[in-house]
Amino acid sequence: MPQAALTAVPDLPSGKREQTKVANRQAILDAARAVFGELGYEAATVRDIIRRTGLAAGTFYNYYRSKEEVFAALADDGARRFNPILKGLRAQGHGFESFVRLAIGAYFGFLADEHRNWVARRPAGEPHLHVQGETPEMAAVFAEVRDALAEAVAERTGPMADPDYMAAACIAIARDVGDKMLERRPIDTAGAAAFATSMILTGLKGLPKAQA
Amino acid sequence: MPQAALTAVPDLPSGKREQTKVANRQAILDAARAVFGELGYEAATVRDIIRRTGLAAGTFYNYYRSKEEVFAALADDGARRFNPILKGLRAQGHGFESFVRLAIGAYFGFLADEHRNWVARRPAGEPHLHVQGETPEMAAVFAEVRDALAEAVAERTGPMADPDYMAAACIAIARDVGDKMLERRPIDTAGAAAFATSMILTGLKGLPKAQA
Amino acid sequence: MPQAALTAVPDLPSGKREQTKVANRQAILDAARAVFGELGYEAATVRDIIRRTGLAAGTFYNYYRSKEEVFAALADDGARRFNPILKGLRAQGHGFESFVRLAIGAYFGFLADEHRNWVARRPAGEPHLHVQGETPEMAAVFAEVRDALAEAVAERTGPMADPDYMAAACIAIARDVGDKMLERRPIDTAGAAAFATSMILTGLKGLPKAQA
Amino acid sequence: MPQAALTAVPDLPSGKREQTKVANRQAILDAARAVFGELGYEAATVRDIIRRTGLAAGTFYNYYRSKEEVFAALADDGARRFNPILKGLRAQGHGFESFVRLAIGAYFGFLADEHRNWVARRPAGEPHLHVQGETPEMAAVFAEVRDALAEAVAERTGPMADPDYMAAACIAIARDVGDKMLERRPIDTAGAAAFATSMILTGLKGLPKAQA
DNA sequence: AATGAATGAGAGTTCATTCAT
DNA sequence: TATGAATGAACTCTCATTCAT
Repeated sequence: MPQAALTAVPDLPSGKREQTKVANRQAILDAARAVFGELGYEAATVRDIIRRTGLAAGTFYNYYRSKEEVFAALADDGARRFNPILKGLRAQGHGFESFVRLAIGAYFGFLADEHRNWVARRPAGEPHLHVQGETPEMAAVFAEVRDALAEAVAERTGPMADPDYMAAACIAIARDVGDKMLERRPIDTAGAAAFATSMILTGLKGLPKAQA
Repeated sequence: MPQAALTAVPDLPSGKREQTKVANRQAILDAARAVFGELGYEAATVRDIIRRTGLAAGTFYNYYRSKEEVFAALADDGARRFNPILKGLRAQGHGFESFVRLAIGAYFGFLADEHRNWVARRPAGEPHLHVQGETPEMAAVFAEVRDALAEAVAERTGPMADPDYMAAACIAIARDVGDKMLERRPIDTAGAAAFATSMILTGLKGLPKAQA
Repeated sequence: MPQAALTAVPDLPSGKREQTKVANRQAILDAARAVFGELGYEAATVRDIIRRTGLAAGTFYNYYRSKEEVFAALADDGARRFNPILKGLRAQGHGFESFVRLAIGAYFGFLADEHRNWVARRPAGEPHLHVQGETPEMAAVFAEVRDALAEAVAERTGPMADPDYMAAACIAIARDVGDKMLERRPIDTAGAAAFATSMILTGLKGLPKAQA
Repeated sequence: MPQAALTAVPDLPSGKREQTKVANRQAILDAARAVFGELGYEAATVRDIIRRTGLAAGTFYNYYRSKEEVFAALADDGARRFNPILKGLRAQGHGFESFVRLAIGAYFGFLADEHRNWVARRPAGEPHLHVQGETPEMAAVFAEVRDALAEAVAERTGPMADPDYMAAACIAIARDVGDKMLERRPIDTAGAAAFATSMILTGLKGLPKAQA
């Protein structure tokens, strides 16, 4: 899968001042990604983030109003980069199975890639908190998956159980198997993807057709 | 299922002082459960917890050394109450399917029960972090499920794919479908359990037989 | 010098209850001596002291009203054990020089002795606070020395300068040379005593005769 | 002696911010001097210090990392202002006696001057702990005195006893006689200096010549 | 827009002391 | 009298945020 497509490429405004603004905004986002990855959301401080950018403390607040907002922006950023892929896959219209297979592959690739920048050094001894996507755009990923499932239902290419539950289950499998995958060396995206895809597709097929 | 069996019943020492100690320890645990539920682990403070008990600030530290420790105790508490149930179900030996069905039922019942104390008022606008059980006893739940799956594999009553992935997937489904279940009114444990059970059992059956 | 004479031997009351009381009081005092020696007055806590006695926290307050009071009692104890020696030396009436010589010898011996129990492990990195005798009984030691000097003045066996200054200077020399002595290995009480005695006696002799 | 020379005059940076920084740093130092003087090192809290400056609590930590550090800075400050004087006196090369005489005079003047800011109101009933200069720069004062004595020994203008003991004794006399001096009204620096100088010079002369 | 020192609320924690047992 | 858990004031220190420059 083309990794380039996963990279956010904001439109570059022409004015020099604007370039700096965009660059700073991106620098803060990148620093936040790294810092959240290293320290976790809780332990991370705005100072940690801003220190990494070389900017001054106050400058942070020219771009984001709070730690919370930069976190949301980060989640947005991830989702914004991943959602088009999902949409593209659906648009290809090769059917539901193909969609799941490709989506899982894309996600696990995305995960393994992010992982190299992110989950480096996690302070042991603290309860590990899994950042779950209850941010606006993460919810959008969820919605996208749910819509794909609903559509499949409508087209009779898929089962007819509760789409919310189905989406939740699919995402859950992808996420947690993905996590397990990242714990192993070497990271075997193909094997994990095969497992998750099979589990999802077969699991969905077996669902009762009437749940509404 | 008898909900009473899920309730921790510590032996009550006879002395009045000892009674108070046990009561206080439990009160802190209960308050912590409520506060973590309302604010999330990270936003919760030791003061929030102790304030809810009516005890003095310093008293917290007579029982737990830190927020982290009370969190671990809480996870232990939950897992300690749930793990015997899992073990009991396995011991009944009615086969893997039966085990999964009953376990899911037990878990969702447990969840709906806990929920009444827990997930009340969540301040919107903060990123919600899902507290994932990487605490010792939560890991024990995971291990128990994995062992059940491994055993099933050995007995050829189950599939032969990677037990870690299988356990992860089963737990993921149970957890996230459980979460969705809690978001709806009325809370329909039976429906959610049916969905999750089917998804898990069918999903597992479809897994490739060669992974060992 | 007879070390036994330096040991406080409180009169033992006959009743058993009283014996326990006296024993506890002494135990607390001993523990306090050790703890102040190890941690310094500031860092030492009442809990540190009471823990070392095996008694309960509340029991401390049956004997002393505060950390401060036990400190004062400790200083009293030291001074009470040392003061009779000073008095005895004066009473022997062998003259001022002899008094100084013997007193310094007694003090340095006392110091070297105490040192073995006391000044063990001092947490480096903290400013070292020299506990100076502004406690009632430490002031009594000062007074005793000053009186000895004043008497010597009256008897024309000594100089006639300001007795307060003279006492301050004598005590200062004894204390600080004593401290330096304790920093060396092996601890050479004889050498240090010879130095301090000479410095004091010669120094006093050179003082102007008229200061009042 | 020109008291002005004892006053620290840091270079004033031109920017307004820098001026404020320097002023704040000095204000904290001054407040710390006063608070340590009033309450003693151990009883003093960072809050006491910062409250006196009118600055916010957190601001303290922009300048010093702890109470300990501000204490060290204070000791440094005092020693840094006094050490050049000692060095200057030695450089004048008027011999050992002259050095002692002038040094004592300088010290007692310094003391009386500092005293006006320092030792105001001491809450009675607490054990008074004399802050002894085991900070780096206070050790430098000690070293300076010891070197002066050692040099005097080398030049045969002084006695040949143990220089460490000699330095300890000289400093002890100066310090404690100085303390006594401050307790009297009016403060008689000349009288105290005469006493201490005599005591030191005569005392040293009488020391045994063979100790090296 | 960028800076970075100042702010001050509030976190975790300690500990001398009290008091019911 | 001994106990030891409860108390709560006070402490050190952090850090998101503000604001004068």
